[in-house]
Amino acid sequence: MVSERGLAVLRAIVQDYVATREPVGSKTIVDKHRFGVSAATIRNDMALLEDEELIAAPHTSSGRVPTDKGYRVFVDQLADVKPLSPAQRHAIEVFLGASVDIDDVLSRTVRALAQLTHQVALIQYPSVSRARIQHLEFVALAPRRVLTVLIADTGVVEQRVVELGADYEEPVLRSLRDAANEALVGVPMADAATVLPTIVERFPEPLRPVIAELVESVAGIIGSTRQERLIMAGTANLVRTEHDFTGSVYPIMEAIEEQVELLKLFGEMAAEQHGVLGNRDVSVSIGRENEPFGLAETSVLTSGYGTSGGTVARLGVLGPTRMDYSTNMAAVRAVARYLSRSLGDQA
Amino acid sequence: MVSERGLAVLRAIVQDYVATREPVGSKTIVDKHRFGVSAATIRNDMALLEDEELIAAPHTSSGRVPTDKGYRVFVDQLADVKPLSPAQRHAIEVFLGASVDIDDVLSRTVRALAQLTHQVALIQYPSVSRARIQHLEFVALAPRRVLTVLIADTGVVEQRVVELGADYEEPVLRSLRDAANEALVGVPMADAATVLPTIVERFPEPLRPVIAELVESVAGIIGSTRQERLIMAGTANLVRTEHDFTGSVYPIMEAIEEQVELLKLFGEMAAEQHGVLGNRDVSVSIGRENEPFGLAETSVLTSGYGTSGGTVARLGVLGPTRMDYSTNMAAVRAVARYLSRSLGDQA
DNA sequence: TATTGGCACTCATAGGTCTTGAGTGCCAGA
DNA sequence: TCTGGCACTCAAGACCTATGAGTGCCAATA
Repeated sequence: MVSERGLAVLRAIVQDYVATREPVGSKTIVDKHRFGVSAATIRNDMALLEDEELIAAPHTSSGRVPTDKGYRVFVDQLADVKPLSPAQRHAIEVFLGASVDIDDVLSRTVRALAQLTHQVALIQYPSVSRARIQHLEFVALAPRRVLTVLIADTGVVEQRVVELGADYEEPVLRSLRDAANEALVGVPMADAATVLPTIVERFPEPLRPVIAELVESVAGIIGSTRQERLIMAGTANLVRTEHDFTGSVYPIMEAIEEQVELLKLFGEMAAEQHGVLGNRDVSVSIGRENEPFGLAETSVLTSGYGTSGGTVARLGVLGPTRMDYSTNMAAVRAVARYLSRSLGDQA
Repeated sequence: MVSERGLAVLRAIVQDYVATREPVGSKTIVDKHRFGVSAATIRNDMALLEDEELIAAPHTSSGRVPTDKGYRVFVDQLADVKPLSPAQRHAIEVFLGASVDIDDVLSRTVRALAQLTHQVALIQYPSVSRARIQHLEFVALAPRRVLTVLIADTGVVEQRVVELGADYEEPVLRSLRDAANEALVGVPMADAATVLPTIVERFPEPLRPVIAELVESVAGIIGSTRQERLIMAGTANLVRTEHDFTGSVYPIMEAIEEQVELLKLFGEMAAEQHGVLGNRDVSVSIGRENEPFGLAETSVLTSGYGTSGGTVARLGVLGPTRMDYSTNMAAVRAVARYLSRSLGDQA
């Protein structure tokens, strides 16, 4: 069993190692942290920590380094989440500034988060499929070409150009818009599929093929998996912290660019935290825990954030396992709150 | 003066060095390329090339490496732009597939280009400010909140949410839409500023404050510098080619992420090529030429591409100076043509 | 005049050996 | 339970040497 002081030693090792990237020896600990005991005593504690696999020695006679398990214990039990400094809060406000639309808000936010943490920052785009419909618009572009625009109550705007099989008259578009809005405004995207067919039936037979094509485009927008995506910033930071990875960062960068695995991980983190504090707490996935996603040796910190539609998505940072968890968790939490607020979240 | 054979030697050095990353010696050249002369003769040629600063020796007794100037001569005079293989053409077609809107087309294209070249691929978003207005839409979101949507004839859709100072009635939005479209459809964005004020005047005095705010939002969208942006893919490739840079790739990645300098470079490359072949030729900026943009040691290959609106933007790749120019130039050219075609370019 | 074989010279790289010192594990004594 | 002492380990750095790819130059040759 690890004693109280043992845990304090673990905390010291994590902090020192994160700060210096040097394996931490017993003497260093005695010097820097005012334990009232000698180096030999610390060594005994370290031997216990090593038995518990919370720390490890890169080679026989060197200092110790936290293991993934050690970081886990640190994050769960020992990390004091420091509140942001006034300067940092100020920096967020400056970054966010006056934003014109949701894309603007998100891209400013993601850059702010990257700046604050010096890591890769990630924001999951608020999924259309979990929101409600706020408005539909059909815009005549050319004969047989119509632009379908769908606005979600999260503020997200999606559009798609439809090539029709037959010509249409402008008034038809207008009545379709009115009918569609009447039927669909306020309806959750998930339920739209059942409502959509009824719209076609409101129109006289000769118009139905064209109407059906347009309605189909709405379904296409809603069903499109493309909505599940991340915006990111600060990928250069991965290169900066290259030395913290045993191999090349190339596969990691590739995985991040691909997004697929990251989205899965985000999904898992959301599920695991389902209901807890309205998903607004910061959750952490460390090192080998991310191996299934091709992200071994990295840690991912995420928090849920809310939109005015009441939907929840996640944002977070990704970096080497050797990162400053205290500071980064605080940053993720703060940014999630700022973002929720500026999107009009009610939670 | 460099002889005919001298240039052939330069070509051989570039090709070998790009392929192997090893400085190229006279013996290697004699072995791999069937010059009908001895190594000593090649050495004489190499001495001349060195006098002209087309090649350099990393240290006294090692093979030679092309200088930036050497690459320049290679690109301008010696590179044979290989046509793409059928397999590569096929790969492009598969990648592009069926696309729903312009964002989709661009993101597929940029990924295809990154795949083909194994470099960082860049596409300049077709700037709204150089296009014509195709349609305007004002969508009632809530009391005092309106979404302004602007569709350019390039297919680009931009939107912005406006918070109004006063309430509005829905019919006003409709008549504004009609008036605005009547006045603005087909007008180049650049000329819109002169037309916009006349719209306000068409409305009776009491409505003008609200109308002015909405018209202002249109001006805001058109004037927004945010339109000037790049989408990119394959940034991981920079990490893969890390060894080709003397320092860290970190500052380069940062510069790329920042986009600002890259956009300037794109602008310069467009200007320099103005009018030539309708801007559709591939132009190359090598090594130190990119230093002002924080991109020393990289080369950037770009080509113009056209949209249905007749506007031209650029796309290209960025990679280490030591890259396969022949293949990459071919890829950039081919992809620019594919993209122009699928955007309905008339050129 | 252009080309060639020969030869001395250079120097980065890799391998080998040695030294240094931070850090450990263990033990006997307080 | 803690501490001082001590032998032991081993990565990292300093230093040396051998190797060999590649050069520059020159006199001979076509």
